[in-house]
Amino acid sequence: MTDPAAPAAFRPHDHARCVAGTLALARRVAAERGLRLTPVRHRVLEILLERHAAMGAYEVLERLAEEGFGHQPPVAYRALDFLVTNGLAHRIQRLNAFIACDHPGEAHHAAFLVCSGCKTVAEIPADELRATLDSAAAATGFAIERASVEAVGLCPECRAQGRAGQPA
Amino acid sequence: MTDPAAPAAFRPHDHARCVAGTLALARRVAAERGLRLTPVRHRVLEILLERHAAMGAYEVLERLAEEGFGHQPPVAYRALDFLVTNGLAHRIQRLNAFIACDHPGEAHHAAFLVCSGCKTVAEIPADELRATLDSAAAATGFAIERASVEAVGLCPECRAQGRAGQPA
DNA sequence: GAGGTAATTGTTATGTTATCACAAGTCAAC
DNA sequence: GTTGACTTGTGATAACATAACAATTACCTC
Ligand SMILES: [Zn+2]
Ligand SMILES: [Zn+2]
Ligand SMILES: [Zn+2]
Ligand SMILES: [Zn+2]
Repeated sequence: MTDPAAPAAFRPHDHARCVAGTLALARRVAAERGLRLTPVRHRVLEILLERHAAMGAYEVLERLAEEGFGHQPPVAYRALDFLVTNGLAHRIQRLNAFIACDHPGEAHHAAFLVCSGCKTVAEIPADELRATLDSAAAATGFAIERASVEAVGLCPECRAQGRAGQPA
Repeated sequence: MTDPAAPAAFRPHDHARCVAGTLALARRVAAERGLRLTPVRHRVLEILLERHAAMGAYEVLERLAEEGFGHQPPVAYRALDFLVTNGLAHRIQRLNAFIACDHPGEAHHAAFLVCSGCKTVAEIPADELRATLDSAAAATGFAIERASVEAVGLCPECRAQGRAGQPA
C-alpha cells in the first residue's frame, strides 16, 4: 500500500519535517541567488506547503488577507509568480492552481500526478520523459522552452479504498 | 526547413484539403458512433480547423454569434465540450483554448507543441511518451486516467526567422 | 400521425480566474 | 539622506467558465 518508491505525497510521513526541510532549502536557494524571499512570499510558500495539494490564487489570497496582507488578487498572483519564476513552486495548468516545488534549487523536470479522489498532487521526476519529448519535438524542428506534463487519476490510497474520482 | 517528419501544422501544405479530410473523418466517426454532429457543433469544428492554432471559447462564440447562432457562452462551451468529449477536439490547458483533433476516431495519445512565436499548435503522437508516464506513475501506485503533455517553444519557421517567443 | 421522452439549443445571471494601471512604501547603494 | 530599483497595496476591469431554467427539436413507441 505504501510503496517505498512513492513520493511523500502518497505516503504517510512526518509532514512537519517535510515542510521544514523544503522551506529551509527554499531559503537557502533564495539566499544563494540573491532573491528576496519577503514576508508575503515566504508566507505564500508556507501556505502552499501545508498540504500536498494545489491551491488556487484566491484561496491563497484569502489566507493572506486574514493575516493582514493585502486583499486584492495581485497580492497573491505576484507572490505566486515570484515563486514559480524562481522554481520554488509550480503551476498546475489543469487546475489553475499552484503547488510548492518538492526540490527547490535542483534543476529538474517534473511531471504531476493529480488524484481526482482526494486532490493530492505529487511531483515526480520527469527528466527522462522530458528528454523523450525533446527529441520527438526536435524531429519536427520544434525547440521546446518549457513543458508541462500533468496526469489525472487515482492515488494509491484512493484506489485501495475504492474511492471514485470526481469528474472535475 | 520543411522537415518531412514535421506535422502539417509546421509545413506549408494544402490546407483546404487538410481541413476537408479531417472534417470527412469527423463526420464518419460521428456517424459510426451515433453522435449528433449538429449544425453548431459541425460549424465549431470547422472554425477550429481553419488554422493550426488553438482558439478560445469566446473567440469561437463571437464567430457563432455573427453567423446567427446563440450569443451566450454556453453555446460555445457546450459545442466545444461535445467535440472534446468525443475526441474530435482537444483542450490546450495552458492556453484555455481548443484545437481540432488531427486524427479523429483513432485511439491515440497526443502531445502538443505550442509555438510562442506564431501561436501555431501541432499535435504529435505521444503513445510511447504516455507509456513511459504510465509506468512511472504505476511505480508510485498511481493509476492515470488521462494526461496532458504540452510544450511551449519555437516552431521550425519561427526559429529560422529568428523570431522571439512572446512571454505568454 | 400522436404522445412521451431525452437531447439540444437558447437565455439570464453569476461565479471564477487573471491582469492593468497607478500610488505608496521599502531597501540598498552611493 | 537622496536616488533608483523593487515591492506592496488598491481600485477597476478583463478573460474564462458554469448554474439554472425555458423553449425547441429529434426520436422512439404506439
Ligand atoms: Zn509532506
Ligand atoms: Zn487520492
Ligand atoms: Zn492544415
Ligand atoms: Zn512559430
